[in-house]
Amino acid sequence: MNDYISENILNLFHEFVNRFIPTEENLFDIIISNFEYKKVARKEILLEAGKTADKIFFLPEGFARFYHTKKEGTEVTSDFYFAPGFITSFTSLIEQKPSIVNIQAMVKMDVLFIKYKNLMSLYEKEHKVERLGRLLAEQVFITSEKHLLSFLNDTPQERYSWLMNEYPEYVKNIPLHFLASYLGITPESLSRIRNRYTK
Amino acid sequence: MNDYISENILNLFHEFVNRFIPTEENLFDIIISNFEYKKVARKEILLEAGKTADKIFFLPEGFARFYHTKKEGTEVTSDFYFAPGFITSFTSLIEQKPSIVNIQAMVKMDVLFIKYKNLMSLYEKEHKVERLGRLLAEQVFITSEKHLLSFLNDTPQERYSWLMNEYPEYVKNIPLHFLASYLGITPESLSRIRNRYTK
DNA sequence: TAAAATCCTTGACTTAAGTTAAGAAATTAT
DNA sequence: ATAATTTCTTAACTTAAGTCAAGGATTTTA
Repeated sequence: MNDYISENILNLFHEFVNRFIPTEENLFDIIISNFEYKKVARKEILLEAGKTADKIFFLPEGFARFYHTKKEGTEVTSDFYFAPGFITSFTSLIEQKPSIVNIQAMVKMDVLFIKYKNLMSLYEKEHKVERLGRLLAEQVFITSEKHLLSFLNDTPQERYSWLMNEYPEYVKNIPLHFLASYLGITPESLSRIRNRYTK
Repeated sequence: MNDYISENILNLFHEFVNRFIPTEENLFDIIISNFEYKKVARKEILLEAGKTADKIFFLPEGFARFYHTKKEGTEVTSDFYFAPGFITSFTSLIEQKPSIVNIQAMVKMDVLFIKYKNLMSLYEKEHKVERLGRLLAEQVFITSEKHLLSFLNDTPQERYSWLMNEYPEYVKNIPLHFLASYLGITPESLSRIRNRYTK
């Protein structure tokens, strides 16, 4: 399956993993041999709400959106993730319960992925991979906590400027109504806030 | 230092750790030998904002509050934690940067703690402890995400009923103005919501 | 057990966000 | 290139939370 992974993607993957754990060639080969490759279209769903996450994706490039639908039918964007990095619904994967969120590719991209079972046996066999898992879990926690604190500390206006400072790529690349729900407000409110802002 | 740890506390600790990793006596002895013991008064600060977290506490019993102060001076409670479990500012500990939050004991209690350095070398030496670290990081993420989603999905009223369902102990044991800021609203609003609710 | 501190409620008023609706602008797909 | 879709803005009105202020209830502490 590796035959189809381009040199470029391989490098991005290796580099990313190396940020967290120094990998001798040997270990890296073991890791990569557990990953598969997939081409993904813009707007394609990587994980569908209701299904239990059974893989972790590595995005070498591009970005993805996490969203779910409320009872009333409104769609809520809970997160964005810009490459490079690993994504899945960690809650669904860890608890092995149906996912609340959908994960959607925002652009056409190539992804690698590892199946849950294989990840678990890698964790079992390779202490270093377990460490990678710990470090990644710590990172997603920190990101989630930042998002949470923006609700506890700031008004919607302030959250919008926080977002512009903390994640300028979001504001540049992402439709306003997705950002609005990420900030917990309506698109109309965000539009007004942005207006107040520029005057 | 272990001489002073009561049998009861030791059992609670062992039981908790066992939930995550099966520990043969041997490994448990290694783990416990890295922990120290401390008596804590009600309202005592376990970690002070501005200082970098250098330990993880284990609470065998009791509960703690996480809070910080905004520029304007208002105090925000971002989290509560009920024993048994491990607490610290994970963000501060992981990044080794000054903590934003204070951690305060809500009742008189006994705690165990391990120093950051010792934890790191345990991670290094013991694959199983690294796993424990991964599993705990995953848990704190899941908790944080739930809290976050309550802001994205629900109105303050709904967050209050969510809180009553999800964490009834909070509502029973915690002053209303702490709960209010945990929900991202003023005490006055929470008081009114609660009133609407019972009529 | 009395004084002090903390905690909770209520009222009057202000403000900002939600709702509904319509249309303009921009992007995407054929 | 044009139609279709998606995205964004604006306006009028409603609603719920914030603010300020005061007083009562409860808990803590000396």
